[in-house]
Amino acid sequence: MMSKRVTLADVAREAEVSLMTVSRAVNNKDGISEATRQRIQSIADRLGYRPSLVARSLVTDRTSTIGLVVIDNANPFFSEVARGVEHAAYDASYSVFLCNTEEDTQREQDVLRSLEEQRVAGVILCSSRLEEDALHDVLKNYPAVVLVNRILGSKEHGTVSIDDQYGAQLVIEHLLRRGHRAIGFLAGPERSYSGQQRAKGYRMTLESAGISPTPDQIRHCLPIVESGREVARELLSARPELTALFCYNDLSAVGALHACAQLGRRVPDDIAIVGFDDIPLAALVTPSLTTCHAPMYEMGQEATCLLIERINGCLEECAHISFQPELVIRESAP
Amino acid sequence: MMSKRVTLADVAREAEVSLMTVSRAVNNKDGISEATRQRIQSIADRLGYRPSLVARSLVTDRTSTIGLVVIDNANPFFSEVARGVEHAAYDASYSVFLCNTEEDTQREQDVLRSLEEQRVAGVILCSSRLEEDALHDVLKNYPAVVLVNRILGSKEHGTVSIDDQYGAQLVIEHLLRRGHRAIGFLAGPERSYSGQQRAKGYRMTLESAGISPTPDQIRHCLPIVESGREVARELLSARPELTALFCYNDLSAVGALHACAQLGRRVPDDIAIVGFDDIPLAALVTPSLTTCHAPMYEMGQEATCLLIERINGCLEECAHISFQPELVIRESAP
DNA sequence: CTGTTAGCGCTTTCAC
DNA sequence: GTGAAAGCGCTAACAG
Repeated sequence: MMSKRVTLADVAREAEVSLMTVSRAVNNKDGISEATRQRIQSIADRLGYRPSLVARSLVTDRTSTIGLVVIDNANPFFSEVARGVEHAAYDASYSVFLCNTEEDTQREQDVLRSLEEQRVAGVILCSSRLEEDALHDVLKNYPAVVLVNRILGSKEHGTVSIDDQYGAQLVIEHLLRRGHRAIGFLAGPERSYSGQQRAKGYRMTLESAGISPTPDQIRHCLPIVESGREVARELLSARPELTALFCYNDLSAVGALHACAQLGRRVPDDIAIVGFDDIPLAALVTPSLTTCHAPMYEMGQEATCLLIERINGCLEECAHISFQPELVIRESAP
Repeated sequence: MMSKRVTLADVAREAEVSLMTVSRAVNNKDGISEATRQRIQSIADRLGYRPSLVARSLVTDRTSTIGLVVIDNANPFFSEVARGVEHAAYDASYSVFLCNTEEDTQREQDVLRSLEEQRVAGVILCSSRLEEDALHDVLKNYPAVVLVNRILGSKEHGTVSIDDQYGAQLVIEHLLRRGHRAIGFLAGPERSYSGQQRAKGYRMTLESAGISPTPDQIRHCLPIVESGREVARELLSARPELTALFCYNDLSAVGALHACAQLGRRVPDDIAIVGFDDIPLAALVTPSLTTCHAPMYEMGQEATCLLIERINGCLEECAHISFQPELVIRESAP
């Protein structure tokens, strides 16, 4: 199926020049006459020469690869971030390794280690579930790091996030304005930084309105439909007086929608449901979801640009990008 | 942020043995006493040694990376395939490069070329939009290839697909059974192999029922909601007598659902809508979508296993896997 | 069981 | 402008 690979030496032999001349020609370096460059280039093309990035990387000590670590690429939030990352990386001639952690901290450490062995030029780590110490440990060997949806005490890494606390505030203020007082919260995974921040925004906004949410109206859930359905059902059964439910993300909110249907509670008449992220699905379900828009694609793009700047040694400027969420009011909480 | 990388030589110096002994120790090769292995391993750990896969690849002429090329990772079909690929690759200790082609053949060739330069051990190419010649050309330099959703005349590459023609047959037979005679078809992208196969199934099944679909009740569309909406609106405006619409995939079917709403046509009472793939969204929209289930995750897994077998030189057995689609009847075409 | 030698394909450095 | 030499970090092959 495949014959032996063509190397610089093969091209050099064919062109009857030295290896170095071929290297200069194909890399468009100067110190070579335009005539020979063209001649060599055409021979290289004819032979089907493709530079070996692995050989090049070994000598330059620098790859053109980056690692993208997400919880789950099938989650629309991450697949959209990934699309932004891939696009920006393509534009900058980087290739992207995609890794899923599946909410498993062991696996997160594993993929980070294997990326290190691949000698990626940098890594974009989304929604890390590692504790600060463990995280610091695995990241310290990386030349460049951008964290998405996670902010660390030490500001040594680039970060891209949405203002989760403000997003939660927007949601709760909206619900308060509509007269809701008993507002439950599906808080997302326990180890989720965004979840913690949104919880903070939820609590603070309610408290400024003189309302103290009780612990049992806040429940953790996984960021998927099934978990949202299950946890929402439990919560709404235990606390039937709740008139609104703020959900960690749109997927869990869709699950909550189902739970309401099962419990015979009409949305939005009996209970209002709000999600987070504004994935395409949010506009497509019935009733359509009120949610907080996160610019997922741009976040992926920005994370990549930031990472590449850091790879190139620009460690200072705009290393911490925060996007402002925007409330999108739809049918589930008009 | 990062000090100089620890190499085999560093560990060798520290352990006062030769480089080879360290190599044997960390790679669990034999020809070394258990005592020294342990001693060396602990020194390697203490120093934070991580083997350089780029150096290893250069000498072994074999990387532990594979390329995954899809049209659009944000499309739930591909993101689910990708999840299956990533999982199987992780289990086999391979890393995955993710590339989007965005329906652009130039870009498809570009990413395939860059993957070649990365010296991937193999590539999984999903839904290629290249012509057979061009495709053959870019793939001939690869040590191992698995094609998803595309079958070539020459059987030299591994393939994983769903039986598109049979899927279309299932859909059309279902619609015929429900009394539909005037059935439109959103055929997907012109260059889509699956689209062509589904068109074949659509035509043949109608013809066996004595119905000849006219060309204008078949229209190409992109596999996304917006395009489905637009093309369905045109089609249903031009051919208002259609009582059913078979759509290339679930996303375009959701678009068709919107078009019907805009045109004041009730689904399924005035018109039946059927999709393809059975992405999670299909069950979540209202009305829920009747569709053909494709085992996306398993397809990704199988493609990866097949690829790895081929990388390891097993070119024969089960090189062509075909999954049978299953009709999932929901509200949009009961 | 352990070490030495050679070399993977390329770029960097320096010489012509 | 062009070329020769050295070496990136590692492993295969062979020697002890």
